[in-house]
Amino acid sequence: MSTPDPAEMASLVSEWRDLLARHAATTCALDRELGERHGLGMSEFEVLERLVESPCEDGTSLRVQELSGMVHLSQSALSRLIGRLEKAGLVERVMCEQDRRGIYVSLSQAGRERYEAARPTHRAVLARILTAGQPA
Amino acid sequence: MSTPDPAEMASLVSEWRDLLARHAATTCALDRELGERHGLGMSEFEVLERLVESPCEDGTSLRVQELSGMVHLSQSALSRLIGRLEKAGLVERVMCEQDRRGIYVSLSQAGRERYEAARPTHRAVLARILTAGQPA
DNA sequence: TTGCATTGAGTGCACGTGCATGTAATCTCT
DNA sequence: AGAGATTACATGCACGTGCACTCAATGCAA
Repeated sequence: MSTPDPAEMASLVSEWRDLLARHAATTCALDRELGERHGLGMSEFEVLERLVESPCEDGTSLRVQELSGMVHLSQSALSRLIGRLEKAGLVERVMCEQDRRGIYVSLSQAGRERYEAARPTHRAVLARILTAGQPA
Repeated sequence: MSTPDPAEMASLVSEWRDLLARHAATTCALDRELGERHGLGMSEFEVLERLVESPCEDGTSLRVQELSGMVHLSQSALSRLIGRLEKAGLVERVMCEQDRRGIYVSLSQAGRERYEAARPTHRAVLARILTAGQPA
């Protein structure tokens, strides 16, 4: 049932190590370049991107809870991340009228511009790191 | 030269998001299960494993610098991780005679046993998470 | 309506991390 | 041999994270 086959297990382990290596390399490059060139962390960019991609193009706002399901962060980490974005003027927190416990995170104009500016850097890093070493 | 093809870029982005998701899921499960069942973090286990796999089977010791190239941690983080392992009695720091700046990290018997105990948990998580959703 | 469980989001705290720096040992060049 | 550069590892510090908890708002049952 479970996979006691040593060969399978070995390939699984090497797959995992490869995943770790790719993740570390990309995360490191992304954090560095986004950070020093646009003042954004990797997760900050991720959240801005999700907001831009938000279906309601007019408001570009999402519930904190929805964001929480998209980025791989605890709810508390996300709350503080939104706090940082808000302090930087990139998003706004607006109360949700239907459910006054909820908070809409709304992308500001500055937030959109910051995202557009950072996007090429983000894509360039992905292209540079992720395609490295898999020519086939 | 750089890849301005939108379709390629989109697939790269979705590859990256998939990588992020796999990493988060596996890391989270690994940290949780190794932590509560064996008192080890993911990186602690990683270091123990590298020591066990060390070529010199008699001593099973590696230079800090060698370890640094294997695990995806800053040198300072690794230094403190070794400190934690040492405090737990799983490894010992022994001075390197040839180069007295260097430190050998030597696996103790307790460290080996802890690794052997944790290994099945580690492998089980890998098998459970990494194979999820790619049946083909 | 009242009472209680549940949900959404923010917060105190401890901890692991990276960066910059410190210290000691080694190397190099004269 | 002596001076400065470099290397190996440790440490001070700030910061982002997760966990446990808190508070407010909502849903639900009696």
